[in-house]
Amino acid sequence: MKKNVKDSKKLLVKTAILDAAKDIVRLDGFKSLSIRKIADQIDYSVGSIYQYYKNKDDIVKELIKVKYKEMLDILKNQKPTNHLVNDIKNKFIAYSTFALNNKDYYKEMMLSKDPNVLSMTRILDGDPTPGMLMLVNYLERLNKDSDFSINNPLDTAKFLWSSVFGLMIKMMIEDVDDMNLVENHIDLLMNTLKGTKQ
Amino acid sequence: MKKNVKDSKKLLVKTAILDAAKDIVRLDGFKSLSIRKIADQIDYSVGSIYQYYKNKDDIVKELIKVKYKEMLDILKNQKPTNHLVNDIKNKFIAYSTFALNNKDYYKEMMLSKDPNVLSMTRILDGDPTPGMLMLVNYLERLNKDSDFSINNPLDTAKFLWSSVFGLMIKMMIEDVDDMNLVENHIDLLMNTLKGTKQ
Amino acid sequence: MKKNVKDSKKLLVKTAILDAAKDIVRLDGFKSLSIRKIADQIDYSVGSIYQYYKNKDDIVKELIKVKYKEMLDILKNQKPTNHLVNDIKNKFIAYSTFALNNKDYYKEMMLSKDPNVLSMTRILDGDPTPGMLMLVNYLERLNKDSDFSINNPLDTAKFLWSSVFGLMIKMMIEDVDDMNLVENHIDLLMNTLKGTKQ
Amino acid sequence: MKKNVKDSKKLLVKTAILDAAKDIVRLDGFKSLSIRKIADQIDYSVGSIYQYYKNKDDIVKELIKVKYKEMLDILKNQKPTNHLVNDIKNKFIAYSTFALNNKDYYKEMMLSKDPNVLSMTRILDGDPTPGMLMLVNYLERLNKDSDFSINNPLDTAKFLWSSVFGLMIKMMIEDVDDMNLVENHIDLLMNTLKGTKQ
DNA sequence: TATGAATGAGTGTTCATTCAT
DNA sequence: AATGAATGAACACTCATTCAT
Repeated sequence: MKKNVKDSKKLLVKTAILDAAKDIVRLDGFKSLSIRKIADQIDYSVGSIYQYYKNKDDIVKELIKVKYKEMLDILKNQKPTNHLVNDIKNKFIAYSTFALNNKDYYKEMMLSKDPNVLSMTRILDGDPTPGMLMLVNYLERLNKDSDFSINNPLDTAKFLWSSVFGLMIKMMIEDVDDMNLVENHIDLLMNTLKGTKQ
Repeated sequence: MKKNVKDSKKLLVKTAILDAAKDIVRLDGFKSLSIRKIADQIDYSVGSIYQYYKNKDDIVKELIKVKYKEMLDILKNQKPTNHLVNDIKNKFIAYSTFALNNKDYYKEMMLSKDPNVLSMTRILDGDPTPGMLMLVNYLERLNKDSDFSINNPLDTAKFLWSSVFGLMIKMMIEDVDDMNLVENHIDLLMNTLKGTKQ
Repeated sequence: MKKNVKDSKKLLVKTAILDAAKDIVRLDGFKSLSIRKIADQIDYSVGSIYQYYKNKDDIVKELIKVKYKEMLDILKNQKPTNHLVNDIKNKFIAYSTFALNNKDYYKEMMLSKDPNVLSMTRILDGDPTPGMLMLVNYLERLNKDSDFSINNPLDTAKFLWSSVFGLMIKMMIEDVDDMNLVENHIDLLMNTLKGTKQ
Repeated sequence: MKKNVKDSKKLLVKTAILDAAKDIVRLDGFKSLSIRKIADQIDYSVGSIYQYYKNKDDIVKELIKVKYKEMLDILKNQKPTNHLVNDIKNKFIAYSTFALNNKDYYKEMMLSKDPNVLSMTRILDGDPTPGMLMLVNYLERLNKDSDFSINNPLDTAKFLWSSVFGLMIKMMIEDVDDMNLVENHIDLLMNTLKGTKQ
């Protein structure tokens, strides 16, 4: 079908735009991303970019979406051990590692107030996002299977995520890369869970 | 004295500039703050602003400094009870309340990578700031006086601050204002301290 | 071809920009040249100028380059007689005439410390420029064919060029236009060459 | 007399202003000289400067005048030998050395089109300046006392000065400091004088 | 579909000069 | 005599977006 050909061509260009944008962000950060630079990079005109994306913001959002999916995949594909607490720790470690390897994106993503972005990154408000659900699920299983007792898994998940998020951002702001900080933080968090039992 | 008159007039204008800046920030956020807008607001010429502040950055930093001092004062003036844990909780509650009442400033301040700002807001790196020291001091007293046992007060302080910071930012990003979230978060954090004892 | 049409339109605008710049320079000198003035003159927006030239410096350099080429052409196309000394004199006269007809440019060009400009206008330092080589070549031929004897043609060329350059600048500064001065200067210079023979 | 006291105080401040200006020029060049910087340096207000000098230009001119006098003194105080040609050479060497030690001033002075400045630095036009007269005088004596024959001492002086001037400026523009260039240039010039004899 | 010229509104900053006090 | 606040006119440069072709 002709339509498919067209569609796939369109997809090709959109991908090229996104790739160029990624490059620019990787090299110079989000603040330096501009439509002109993207156009230059893929040898297209400025105007053409607007044929594929409504505006700059759309590109940024798409960029974030892609990164977010990468992150989610990493969390999902974490191999489970037969020790739930370790599994949770591992997830947080993997999450933190990814965040620290993608500082610009992480900051842009997690600090964005755009509704579309928030629909992915929300922690405290609205329906739980996939990332939240994953953790809630773990906490519920923890409740059943072990000597932990978590009164409100959703609230606890909010607590855990926002706490780890805080560490990530602070590490980025202060240009600190020490994974020991991460491990210590997560260990202390895990203690919290124990403590909630009666 | 003439000098005093002049000085106080100068202070007046500096305050007017700062107030205008505050207004703009309140209405449109830090990103929209510009020298021109400040000048327009107080019916001054652009050049005049530079008679009072070296450059835009100076204004921004002053804005932040003032807010930071306000915050520190609130923390300091918190009346102690005879219950250390409650005192710590109260400090965190006061801190959070202030943060949520000054969202733009809090974000700008805590997310700034400017060395001058970081010298006030640092948590993880370098010499402990006054805010950090205050908490460390509490944790050390907690260690002695009660049935808590905190192996490394400085590390624990880092953990606590970055965790609360994370909640604050997340609440701001998601436009959530529920103080229950804050209380719950802090309660869970306090559990951590207990748990570290053996 | 469409492309040619576009290209020629682009060239047209670039030329218009350059022409406007030339006008401004002619009327008020290089110091008063500004992007705004250029834009106003051709009824374009400031931003548009930047579509054609990367920055102000690029425009200035282009202006200079063009003039420099004109000058070089004049030197090259000077018809040789069968008298070498006269040929050299003629070149210097032609050079001086051009300089005096393009005072602003000559000054801007010859007094610029910009590396790009210096690569054209250098006399004393680095690899000899085309203008220098031309003169050196003449001096070498003079050495062979006549009763002149020039020990070091390159050094002599430096001497001659910088001397004529000095006269040009002085004439411009003092608003003097008398070609007799030029002729006298060049005549005296030519005596130097004779004198170097033993 | 009261008046004298006042006058001498006024002179004191004027000198202080000039000294500050000199400092700034020495450190950052003429382009960076500003009224504000001068005022700051002598702990005066901006407005006060205008009580002593009509405007910035006046200060610049005064600065140049002072330097010019220094230069003239150096030329005057050059000890004569019993060899006129050597004396002239020595003067040019001294002049060049001074110029190269005061590049900023030399350029500013010699490239200024201000009538007041030109009254000191003129070479080609109008009544001969002291510097010109000095050289003319030498050339006339050379004419009498030796085997040189200079048809028109004034024209020859113009030729010599403008030629040396050209070398100076070129050396400054190209950041060349080699005194051999200067000596060679002057030697070649001296040959000119010989050659003018018949 | 693709172009890219053009815009318009903006940014921070500088500086000589004036003038009321 | 001295102040210094205030001005006004500049300056180069950026960038997302639009739209006629």
